[in-house]
Parts: sequence; structure tokens; C-alpha cells
Amino acid sequence: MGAGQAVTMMDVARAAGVSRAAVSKVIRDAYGVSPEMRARVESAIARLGYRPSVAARAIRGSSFTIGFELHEIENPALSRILHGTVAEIEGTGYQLVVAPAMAGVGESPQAINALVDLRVDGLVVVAPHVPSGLLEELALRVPVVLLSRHHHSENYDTVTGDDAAGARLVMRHLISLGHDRIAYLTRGGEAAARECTPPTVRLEVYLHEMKGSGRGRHIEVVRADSALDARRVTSELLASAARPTAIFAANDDLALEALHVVQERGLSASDLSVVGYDNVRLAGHPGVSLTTIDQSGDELGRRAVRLLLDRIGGRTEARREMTTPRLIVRNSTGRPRSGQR
Amino acid sequence: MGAGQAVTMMDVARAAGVSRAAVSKVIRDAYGVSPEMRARVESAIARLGYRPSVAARAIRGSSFTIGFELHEIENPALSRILHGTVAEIEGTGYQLVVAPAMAGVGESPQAINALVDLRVDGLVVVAPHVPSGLLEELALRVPVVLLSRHHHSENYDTVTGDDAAGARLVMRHLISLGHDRIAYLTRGGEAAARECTPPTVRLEVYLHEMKGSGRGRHIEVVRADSALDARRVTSELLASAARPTAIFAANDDLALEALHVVQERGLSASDLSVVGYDNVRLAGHPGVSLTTIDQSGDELGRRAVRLLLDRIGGRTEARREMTTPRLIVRNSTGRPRSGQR
DNA sequence: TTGAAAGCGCTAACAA
DNA sequence: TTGTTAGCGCTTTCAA
Repeated sequence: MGAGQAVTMMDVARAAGVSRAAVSKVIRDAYGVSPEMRARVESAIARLGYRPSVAARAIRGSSFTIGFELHEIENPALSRILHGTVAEIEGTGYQLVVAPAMAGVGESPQAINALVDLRVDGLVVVAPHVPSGLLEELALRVPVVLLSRHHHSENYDTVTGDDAAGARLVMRHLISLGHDRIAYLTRGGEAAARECTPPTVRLEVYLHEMKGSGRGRHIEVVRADSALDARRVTSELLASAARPTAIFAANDDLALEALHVVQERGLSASDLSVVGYDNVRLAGHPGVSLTTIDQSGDELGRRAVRLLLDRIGGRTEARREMTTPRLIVRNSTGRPRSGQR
Repeated sequence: MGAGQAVTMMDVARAAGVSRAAVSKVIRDAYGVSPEMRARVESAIARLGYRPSVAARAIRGSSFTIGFELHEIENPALSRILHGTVAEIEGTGYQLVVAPAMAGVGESPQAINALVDLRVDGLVVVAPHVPSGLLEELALRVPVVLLSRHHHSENYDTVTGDDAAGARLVMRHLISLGHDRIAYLTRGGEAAARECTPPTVRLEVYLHEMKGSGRGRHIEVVRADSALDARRVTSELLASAARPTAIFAANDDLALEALHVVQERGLSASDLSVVGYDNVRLAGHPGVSLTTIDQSGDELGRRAVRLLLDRIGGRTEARREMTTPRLIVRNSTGRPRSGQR
């Protein structure tokens, strides 16, 4: 307090007339403290406004800190997951710390390392493209739960949405409306291809459902690197000979850009239906009204925390969990104009 | 590595055949290391994959860590500030750690304390309602920069948007369009009243401009506690006898809810014009098209970092900075129907 | 039940 | 330029 001097465990011990070890035991709720001693120590702690140094604790024992790797700061789907994480961690005695990184490949490892350097007691990883090797090695040192990748490992836990089921909901919705020429819009690059990321799983279901329903020749997969690029690609799609009547976007961000083009040109869902994925908050705004899948982002975060605390508590066998997706039908989808099929 | 055993400075020293102090000097870029020794040490560091423990460093010297207090995880205006912060910190050798808290009064201090417990070297505070006393005391221990409050202190720096100028832009825009009955929509509670928060400053300008332009009798200030509440309040406004023709919302989140009602009822900007504040990404979507003020949230974050690093570097006199707001006119505002004035 | 004492991984005086 | 050494605030055996 006051002049920038932090009050230390030693100060508390002196004020309470006990040893530092006693104070340590009290703050850790450890075995072997008499009620009187506990009372004396706790009153001294309160009186002096003592706060244990996380740094000093981390060096020997636990930091009572859970790390969250955040690679896309302005992605509302991730914000929602983070929200659930914070909510679930509330009151557990652990503190969440988030390490943000600039978007871009190769940045997530940096954020993850930053958290490891802090000696967090557990780690929530949301980045889809962290090298598996890094993850495995990481999981040997600290409990890890991976969101947003359908990967199983002996060493860490996994919780994801059921992307296959969700994508099937989307496809069947569009098909039931009468759409034949359905395009799939996803992020650029093919780095993700082998990694069982959600966009990849959704893509596979798209392909499977298109073929399985006799629409194989209408398959069209387009990729965009940025918001601007997504709009450009959508425009091209609208100008193409085999102009699609519907777009299944890998996520709401992309879907919103596609919808941007539709609305900008005064088109309607009959001209081009758009479906997204994640149910970000603005999808429900009447000016947007985007049909999408809700996979309970906050529930993903909550489960991640539960799994992590479980592991910190001693579990060793790996677990794998999924949330159930729900289709939210809004105005961005509708029947194609007749004859348009 | 491997079996969960971290490689320590001692390991590096042994591998390089030098003392721990030498390793310490190398990683801190401290004075007095020969090129050969530096090379030997650096190669050993690379070979062993050594990473210094932030915890151990923090206990003696610096943690090379900047803390960011985030009280509203899903607030896109704050995400934008955070984005700027991360961008500016990139490459400085410091790492940003974010402590999120559940929304709600009294939660920001918890996040701030968590960061102090981590022994961060500097602290970015964005919460508008942190008690001034806490802030002053905090600033004695660690460099602090406060965003989003027009408060000056000897002990910490401040960077904000120029809310008075921004609010004036809004009011003059609405007045020039011909609006007389302009309401001000802001967050619930009056706790903020004395704290010079942005919504309060904007409110004062609203009042001043209304009175100054002879519209004093049309002053109407309404408050909402939640998104749902904002819609309810807007509906009430539309049903009231002195129904306003325009709403100036304290931020885009509130403005979007007001717009929600307008669009839901099939009304237009001539029936009820809406202006927000912050220029969140979705304000530019054609389905929303919200007139708003851009105060360069990322620039706020960037400046905060610069001020903080400055202070860490030794500056002691307090500084105060502002960004310049720009009015972005979109479709949510227009002239009121004639006779409606 | 309590406390003394030996570290944890690192930094920073200071000596060599 | 280098290494020795004494801590930093805390945890954790191990005796008392």
C-alpha cells in the first residue's frame, strides 16, 4: 500500500504473531490449522490488505490461474466462448488470464507460450491451426483443453460443437426450401485441409450432402481471405453462369459479408439465400436476420473449464465432448424463385 | 521438455559453460557481455528451447508484461481498443495479458487486482467506474493509463476520445436535418453521474445543445439496463405523446437496439432517426447502416501502450491525450417528415 | 498444531 | 567481462 511497497506474507505473519508457514497454510486452506490461528491470520490479512503474489506462488506451487489463448480479438464467436469460460471459472478460486495475439498464422503459438511462461495451471486453446506436435508437448507439461478442432489425443481433452450434425441441418434446410445450386463459402488457404477444423468438417458434410442428394454437379466451393474478399467472391458468384441460389458460409462473419452484397444490391433471399454458423449476436438483428446454427459458444467455454479443473484435480484419461447444434431460421433464407432451380 | 520438466536458467548455464548471471544478462540485453559469450548462451538457449519463467522474473525484477482490464467481454468497442493495444505492443518485448471479469459493478476491481497479483509492469484500465481511490493507490505501485474517463490525476495518464466534440457533431447533424424532439438514450443507473464518463459528457453536451438551440422543452433522457430494456424504452418513446423524431444513443450497442425497434416496426429514419457512438464493425452493414461517431478505438489502445512504455521508461509527470471524433453519416438518420417537427 | 529451514528460478549488487 | 552471492515471496518437507 501507500508508497508502492506491497505487503508480504512476512508482514502478515508478524502482525498475527505466527510463522510464514502458518499464513501459507491458511491462504491455501491446507490441513493442520487451529481455528484460533486461522482467525488471527485472516484478520491480519484483512487488516493489512494482503494479497499473495501470484508470481511467487507460481514459482513453487500453483498459480491458480487458467490461460486462454485468443488469436482473433474481434471475433464475436470467440468472445462468446470466452464469456462462458469466465462465467464458469467465477468462484472457483482460479483466475482467467487471456493472452491475445495478432491474427495471422504463427501467432497463436506465441500467445500459448506467453501463458506457459506465466506458469498457468491449465490452458484453453481455441486456435484451430496450432501444430499438433506443439499441442502434444504442451499437454505433457500442463492440462490442456482444445476447442474448435475435432482431434483426439491421449494427452488433452477436446470440446467442440457437433459440426457434422450442424452442417447437415443447414444443408437439409436449404434443400427442403428447394435449392439446388448451393455454394460453400469458407476462409482462404488450404492449410486447414488435414486438420479436422470445423470449417473443414462442415465442408465435408456439404460435399457429402450435395453428392448424396444428386446435386454433385452443382458443387461450388469458394474461399475468401478477408471481409473485403468475401464480398468480392460473392459478387463473382452472382455474376457467374451457374449462379447459385444459396450460400452456406462456414461462419457468421463470412455470411454477413455475403449478405452485405445481397442487401447492397437490393436482392432478397429468393435471389440468394445465405446461411451462417455460430449465431453471433448481430445475426438476430432485424436488419440482418441471418439464418444460422447456434452451437452454444458459452457452453463450449463452460465445459472447457470443467474439464480443465477435473484434470487439475487429477483425472488423466482423455475426454471428448460435443455440444448439440440448433438451426435458427431467419429471413436470410427462403425458397428460390421458381424456374431458378 | 518432454516429461514436463521445464528447462531452467541453470541448465542453459551448464550447457553453455557459463554462470547463471551471464545467461540472465544475455536474456535481458544487459550491459557487459562479450559477443562470444552471447553467442554461446544464445545457442544453448535455442538448443534447449529455454524460456524464462515470467513468474520468477516478476518476483525480483520486471515481468515484461502489460495488463489489460476487460470488464465487458462481448463489447465490440472494447475489442477494438484491445486490438489496438495488442498491435502497438507487438515487437516491444512486452506481452499483453488480459484479465476479463463478469460484467457488473464491482467486477473490474477484481480483474485489476488479478493483474496486480501477477505483478504486471503496467496496467491499461478501460472500466469507467473504478473507484478513483483505488486508481490513485494503484498508480503508486504500477504505471497506469486510464481509458474512457475524463479524469486527471497526478499519478496516472489518461487517453480518451473527445466526447464533447463528438457529441456536438451528433447534435448538430440532427439539428441540421430538422429534428427538434431529440431524446438521449443511455445506460441505467446514475452511479456514473459524477464520474466524467463518456456517456455523461455526451449527455451534458446533449443538454447544452438542446438548450442552446431553443429546444430545452424537448429534452428527454431515457435509461436502459439491458438490451431488452433498451428496446422497451424505445417502444415507450414511440408511444409517448411528445414522440421524439430522433434518438441520440450513448453508444452503438444501445443504438442498435433502438434501430431494432424501428426496423421491426417497418419504420424509417424519417419516423425515428438514430445515432450511435463508437462505429462498431456492424454499424457499417447495409442492413443496419447506423450513423455514428468513430473515435478510433484502436488508436486509443495504441496511445495507451505508448504512454505506459514511456512511464516504465521513467517519465513521471502525468499526461492526457484525446483522439478526434469523426461523424459517419449513414441511413439511420434522415430528415423528419414535414409537419412532424 | 506449529515453526524452522531449504529451496523454486530468477535478478542485481558486488567482487574478482 | 565474468562469476559469486544474497535475496525476492512463497511452498513444503520435517522436527519440535
